[in-house]
Amino acid sequence: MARTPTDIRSRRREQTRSEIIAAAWWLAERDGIAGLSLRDLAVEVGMRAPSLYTYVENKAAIYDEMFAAGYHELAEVLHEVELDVGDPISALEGRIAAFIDFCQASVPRYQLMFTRAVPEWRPSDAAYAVSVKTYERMTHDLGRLGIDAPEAVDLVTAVTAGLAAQQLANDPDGDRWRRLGRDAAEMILAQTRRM
Amino acid sequence: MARTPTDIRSRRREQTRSEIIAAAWWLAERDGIAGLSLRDLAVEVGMRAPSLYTYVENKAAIYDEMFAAGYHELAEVLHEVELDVGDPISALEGRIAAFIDFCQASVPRYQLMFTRAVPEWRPSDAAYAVSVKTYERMTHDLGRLGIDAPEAVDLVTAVTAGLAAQQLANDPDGDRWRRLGRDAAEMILAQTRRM
DNA sequence: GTCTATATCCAGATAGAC
DNA sequence: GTCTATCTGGATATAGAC
Repeated sequence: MARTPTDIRSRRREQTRSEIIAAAWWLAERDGIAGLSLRDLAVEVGMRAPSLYTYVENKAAIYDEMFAAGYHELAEVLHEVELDVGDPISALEGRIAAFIDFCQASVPRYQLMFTRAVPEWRPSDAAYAVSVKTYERMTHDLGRLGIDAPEAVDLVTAVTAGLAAQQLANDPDGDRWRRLGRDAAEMILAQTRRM
Repeated sequence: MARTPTDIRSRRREQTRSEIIAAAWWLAERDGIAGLSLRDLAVEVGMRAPSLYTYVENKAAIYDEMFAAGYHELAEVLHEVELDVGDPISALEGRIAAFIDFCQASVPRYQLMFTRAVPEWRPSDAAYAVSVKTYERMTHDLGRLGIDAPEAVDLVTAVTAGLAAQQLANDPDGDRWRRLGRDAAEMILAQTRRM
């Protein structure tokens, strides 16, 4: 692992790139995900807008990176939740709660990942692939809880997405819908047995 | 009811205003709800942008009118669904299906009413009041189906919103989630009895 | 009522000097 | 690598002539 000058330079580049993405998250928090501006972003990291183009291809590439990072984080969060197959209700409840927590932790991240809040942007194929991978992990875990039928999985995603959406839209800092996670888990599993 | 010249003039004004709103829906369908442009809108009704200001206060007022109209339409749609108290499962299923149909019928309308797809706009108090009225009617109907507890109502809104969101995001022209409406109704009512 | 012209502001992206 | 200057294109809204 020789430290050639090229290595060092590319490490610096990577680090600056990370700073840019971090600043983008901060600005998205301040101005909304759709309000992200390259001018502001540049200033935030001590540059002018044109200099950003040394580090990122264009604005869409920034959104792509944020989107993929979001799904990596989600996969990690869900991975950390205990998955006790002997108590599927609690297991499902825990995952629903973790998902809602994840959404509440960053509204712009939620908007970027799950809504079409950025009018002219859609994830690239590469970024989209990351999201698919995360969904595959999720369905795998649901299978271990006895939720196998595609319809049952769709029901889980719908209920979870709905709880999160209502929570963020109507009670962003509270837990009015998050509290219903246990009921939701109970009823989904009961219905799964009937399907 | 005398037909004074003022009456006629204000009728014409109202009609032009309606034409503008209708054109706005059409353009929203074409360019997305957030992509609505006053220039294009004016051309669509045979004017230039400045002339619109004779009919509407500003762009936000157009969104307000569309938003309120959306909730009026939703109230109407739900009102037309049969509400057979003797068969609450079918009654709830019907309302869920009607809601999803309503959302699928116009994506921009859905985005305007239920998502924050228009970055710099929020409904005025007057427009918001219309939505509240519609929700009150909905909860009243749910009460007649035996869904009384606030938590149960929240569960219904979450599940319904979730089904619609997944349907529009992942299968906009199909019925992959709409199909689950009966299961959803069943499980909600079963859970309601347990709550 | 409708227009042209314009004010004001913003955006993403590129050319080319240093 | 970073900058200034600029291109290109958009937006909402207003002033004031007709």
